[in-house]
Amino acid sequence: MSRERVVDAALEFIDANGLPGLTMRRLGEQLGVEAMALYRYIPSKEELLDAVVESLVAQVRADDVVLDAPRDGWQDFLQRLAHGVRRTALTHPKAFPLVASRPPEAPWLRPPLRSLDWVETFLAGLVEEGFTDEAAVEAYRAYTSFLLGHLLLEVAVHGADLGPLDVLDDETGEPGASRHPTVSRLRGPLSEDRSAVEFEEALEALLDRLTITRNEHLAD
Amino acid sequence: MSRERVVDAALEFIDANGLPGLTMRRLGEQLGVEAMALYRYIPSKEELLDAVVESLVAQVRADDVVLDAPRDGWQDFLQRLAHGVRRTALTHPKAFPLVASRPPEAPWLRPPLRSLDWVETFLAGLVEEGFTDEAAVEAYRAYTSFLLGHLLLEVAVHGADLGPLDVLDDETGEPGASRHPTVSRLRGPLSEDRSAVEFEEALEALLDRLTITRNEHLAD
DNA sequence: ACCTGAACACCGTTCAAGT
DNA sequence: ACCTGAACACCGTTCAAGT
Repeated sequence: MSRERVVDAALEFIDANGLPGLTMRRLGEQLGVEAMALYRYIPSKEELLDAVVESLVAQVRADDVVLDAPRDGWQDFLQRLAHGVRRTALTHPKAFPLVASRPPEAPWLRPPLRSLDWVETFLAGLVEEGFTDEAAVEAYRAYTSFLLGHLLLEVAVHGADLGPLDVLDDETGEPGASRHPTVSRLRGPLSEDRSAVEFEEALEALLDRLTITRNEHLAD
Repeated sequence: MSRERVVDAALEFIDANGLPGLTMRRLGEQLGVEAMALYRYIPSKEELLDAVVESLVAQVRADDVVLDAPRDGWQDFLQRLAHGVRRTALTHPKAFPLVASRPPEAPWLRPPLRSLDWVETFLAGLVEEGFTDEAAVEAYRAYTSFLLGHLLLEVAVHGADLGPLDVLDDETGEPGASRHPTVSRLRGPLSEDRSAVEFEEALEALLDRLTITRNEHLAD
């Protein structure tokens, strides 16, 4: 038994049973131990959830595609990072929303992301690639809100935080053509999952925007 | 006592004490009644939270600036809608994340937002303004992920879901210049709150993108 | 050193009983 | 018709006691 084993088990448990299902007592059971034993390794459930988020961040860094620093330019760097985060989000759809909902490590940071390591990698990479300080900060903000928005929605599609086996009520899902005629008529296209393509397109559009602001800042 | 009074009290309670603090027993207390009495008006806590989300959506619609249908073109329509949602999000920063975390009303919808009424208003408005079905659906996706990403981060800045009075630990907030030199150096610009300007800029950029895809779809 | 049993203060929710 | 008391099955967490 170890802290790492507890955190890993927690992530597995969330993947399998959803966030609301996670309980110290049930987690203990899965590890063949009483709940009270877990407190040897983590001080509280809150800190356990923080540790799960850390473990997700570490997983992004361990991704082959992600680089610690730019190699083929900042656009390539940000592309790899975005795809790395996306891959982790899709691997752990039920745990990923934690990244957005845990209280931040550095409250003065706008926006206050959890992982300072991640922010450091991001900013240092861009500055290294010739971004001014202001352009790097602006890029950080645009990039994080883009990633968060896309991935939270995409992850919700993959059955995010419905509980364990919430029977999906197909009746309620039926539009009721009278109240929502347009939704009803567009049901075909609306139920298509185009998230991969849209992610690419939006990322491309964002990088274009960043190129412009980068050059504006350099010109000053 | 009435369902409406219970839902309103729940929203007030979340605004004041944070989402984790909301308890049937404490909510009852605030209403001068035992927790069990609430079950006359709502079937469960889960449905109470759904009702809170509905109430937030209703608040957006009641906003003076928001229109039920386009009047001065679709760009004006989407601008008003975005600002209406933002205003509600900033008025209820601790409750707003519920909008993104409740299980969806229509699971087949990609992405599966909670309020079908909202989706209907959005799509019907754009189609009325000459969007093809496909362009309207694409716009729906780009627009929702933009709004969600921006507002969740902005709302997190305004002290979203820290519990009631989590003493903010300024020490932990200190960068520790050694581990995060860039974050530390950029602390000034990073702690400035520029969310309002950035919201405008990103919204503008999105509307430009939508104009392009709209015209592409019309040309087909 | 590591785990457990019992206990405490809380949850959401049900239901018979009170007014 | 509306609320309450008591109860049930759960929580997170502490701590003395066991091995």
